[in-house]
Amino acid sequence: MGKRPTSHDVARLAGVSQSTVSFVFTGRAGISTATRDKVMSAAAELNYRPNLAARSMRTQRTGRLAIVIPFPGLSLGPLLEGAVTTARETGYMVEVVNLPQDPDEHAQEVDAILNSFEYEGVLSFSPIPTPRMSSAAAAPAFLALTEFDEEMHATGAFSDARPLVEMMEHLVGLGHRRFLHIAGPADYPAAVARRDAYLATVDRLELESVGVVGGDWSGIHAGECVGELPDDVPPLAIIAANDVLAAGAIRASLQRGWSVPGDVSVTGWDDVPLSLHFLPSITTVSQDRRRLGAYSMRRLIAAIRRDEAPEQEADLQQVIWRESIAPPRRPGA
Amino acid sequence: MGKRPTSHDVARLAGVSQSTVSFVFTGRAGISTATRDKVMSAAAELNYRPNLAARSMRTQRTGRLAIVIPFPGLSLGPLLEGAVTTARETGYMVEVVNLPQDPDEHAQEVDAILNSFEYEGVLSFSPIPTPRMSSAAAAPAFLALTEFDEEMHATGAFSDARPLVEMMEHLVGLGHRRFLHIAGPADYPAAVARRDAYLATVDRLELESVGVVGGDWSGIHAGECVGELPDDVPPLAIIAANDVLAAGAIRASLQRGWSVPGDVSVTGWDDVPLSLHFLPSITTVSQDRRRLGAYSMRRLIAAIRRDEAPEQEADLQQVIWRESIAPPRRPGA
DNA sequence: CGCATTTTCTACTACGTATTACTAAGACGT
DNA sequence: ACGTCTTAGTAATACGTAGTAGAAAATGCG
Repeated sequence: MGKRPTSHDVARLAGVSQSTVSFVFTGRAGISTATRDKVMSAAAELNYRPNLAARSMRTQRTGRLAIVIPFPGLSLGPLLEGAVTTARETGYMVEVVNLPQDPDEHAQEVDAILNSFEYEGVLSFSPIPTPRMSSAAAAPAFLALTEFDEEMHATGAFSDARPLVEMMEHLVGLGHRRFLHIAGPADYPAAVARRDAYLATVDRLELESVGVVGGDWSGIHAGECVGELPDDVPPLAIIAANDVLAAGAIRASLQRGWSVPGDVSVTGWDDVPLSLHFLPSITTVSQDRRRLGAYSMRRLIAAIRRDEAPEQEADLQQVIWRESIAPPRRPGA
Repeated sequence: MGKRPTSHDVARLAGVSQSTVSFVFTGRAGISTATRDKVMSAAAELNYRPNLAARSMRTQRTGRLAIVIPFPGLSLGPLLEGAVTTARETGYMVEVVNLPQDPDEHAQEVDAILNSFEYEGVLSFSPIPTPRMSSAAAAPAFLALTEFDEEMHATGAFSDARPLVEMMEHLVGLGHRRFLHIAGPADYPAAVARRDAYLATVDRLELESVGVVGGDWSGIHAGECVGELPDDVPPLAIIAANDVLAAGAIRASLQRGWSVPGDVSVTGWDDVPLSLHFLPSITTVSQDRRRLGAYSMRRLIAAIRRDEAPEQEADLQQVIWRESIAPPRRPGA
C-alpha cells in the first residue's frame, strides 16, 4: 500500500515547485500552458488528488454541508438527489445526519451540528421547527424546509396549498357543495397550510364543511373517520391531506357501499406510485421533488455566500386529475 | 465573528499544555481526574470542538464514508436512517453522493470516488453493478447492495427470495396450481432472485406456470400483461415482483371482471404504505429497511477495520398476509 | 532517606495545502 | 542601452492536531 502522493511529489516529477502545483490546481492565473500541462500529466501519472483535509485546514473552510433527515412520510430519494447534485456542482460535499425523534434531543443535536464548525450550511428536511440559534458566533447558514414552507406559502413552492384550492374549485365547478377535510398532523407546516387553505376556501366560496378530521398520517384512522359519518352524508367531496389518507377514505367509502366517485369524490396529495393503480385511481398533487431539492440547495448556498436568493421556481406542483372525482350523484338519480 | 477556539486556547485557559488537551480529547490514559475536569470545563467555556480537518491531516484518516444513491423505486429514508445512525455511533461521518444514470459515466464517477482518498469506505445503494476496482492501491472498502444481494442470497437478507417461496407454498396449500410471475428489470439482482425463486418453486412443486411477464417496474405494463391473458385463465395466482406491479395486476384483473381474490390471487413485495388500503389489500413482503441499512453499514465498517463480518440479521423480511389471496374459486362454484 | 518505579504532564514536530512576499526573466518604450 | 512594467515562477510560512520522546513529580520500598 503505497503512500498517497502529495503536491510535493507531483512538483518533483514535473520539475516545478509545490507552489506551482497548487496554483495549477486552484486555477490561479499566471501559469504558462506548458507548465500547466507538465503538472497535470505528472498528477495524472501519480494519481494525485489534493488532500481535502489539508486544504480545509489551510483555507479555514470545510466545503461541507449537512442535510438533516428524516422527513417521515416523504419520499426522500428525489429530494436528496436534487440537493446533492446541486451541491456537488457548486463544489460542496454533503453529509447526511439523522436526528432523534424526541424534540429535546433533536434540538440538542441540531445545536451540536450548528456549533460543530464542520458545516458551512445546514439544510433540514425534518419537520421539527427551527432550533434556537444559540451561540450564534460563527453559526453556519441554516435552512429548514419548515421555514421554507412559511416563507414560500404565498409564492408557489413546497407547502403552497394552491393546488388544493384548484382542486376544490374544480369540484365546485362539477357541482359539489359539501366537503370534508382529512388533515395531517398539526406539527407539519405543510399539513397546516392545507388545512388553512381548505377552511379559507370553504369560507370564500360559502361551501358546507362536514368537518375537519384526522390529525395524523394514518390511512386507517382516515378510514375510521369516514366510517363514523352519518349515512345520509353523500354527495360529498373529501379533500385528504395526502394519498395515504385518501386511500383510507376511498376504501372506507367503498366498504360503506358508497361509490367512488359516484357518491363521494376524493382527492389526495403526493402522487405516490400506487395512487395511479388504485380503483378508482386517485386525483392528487404531484411535486417535482428533485427540482425542489435542487432549489432548496441553491437557496442555502446563496445564503452561505451572501448572494441574493435564487429566482423562484415555478410549477413545482401540479394537480394530476384521475378517476376519484366526478360530479356529485343527485340523490335518487 | 470571533475566531474558532483551538486546543491551544483551551490549554491556556486551563493552565495546561496543548498536548494535555489533546490527550483528554483522545481519551489517552494517564491524565488525572483533576486535570481532565479543568480541561473539559475550559473547553466547554470556549465552546471548543476539535478541528476535524487538522485531526484528519494528523491521523491520516478521514473518518468519512460515502453512500451512493439512488436505488430508484426504493424507499430511501429508512435505509439511510439505519446506515447513518450506525455510522455515527461508530464515529464515522457519512457523505451522500448521487451518480449519473448512464452506466459509463456512473462507472467513471464511482472510480473517481474510490480513488479520491476521501472515504474509508463506500456503501452503494445503487443497483448498478460493482465497478472495476481499478487502481486498487489504497482503495477503500466497498460494499454494494448489489453484491450484498448475491452473497446473502441463501441466508436471509436483502434479496433473499425466501418469502416468495413461502407465499407460493401457502397458495399451493390453499389449492392453487396455476401461477403467473410479473418480473422486475433484469438488471436488478433482487428482481432476478425473485424470478429465479419463482421458477425453481414452480419446478419443485410441479406447478403450472402461465408465464413470466413484465420486465420493468411499471404497473401500467403489468396491467397490460394481465389484460393480454386468455379469458379462460382463472383461477390464477399472480406473484408480482413488487407492490406497484401487483397493484397494476389487481386493477387489470378487476377491470376484466375477475374478482380478486376470488378468481385471481395476487401477491406483491415492499409493503408500500398504500398497499394496506387497497381493495383488496395486498399480501406483500415487508422489509425492515432501517435494520437493513444499519446492518449494511456494520458490515462495511467491519470490512474497513478488517474485523470479521457481523452476525447475520434474522427476520429482515416478513410476509404480510392480506386480502388479495384466497383459495381458488372452483369454476362454476 | 535514597533509589527505583510509576504516574502525569510538556516540548516539539510532522501532516499537505494555499497563499504572501519575493525574484528572475522577458517585453517594451524611449 | 537603460529603466520600467509585466509575466512566470519560487521560497517560506501557518493552519490545528496527535503523538513521540522525554522531563518532572509522585509513589513505593527497604
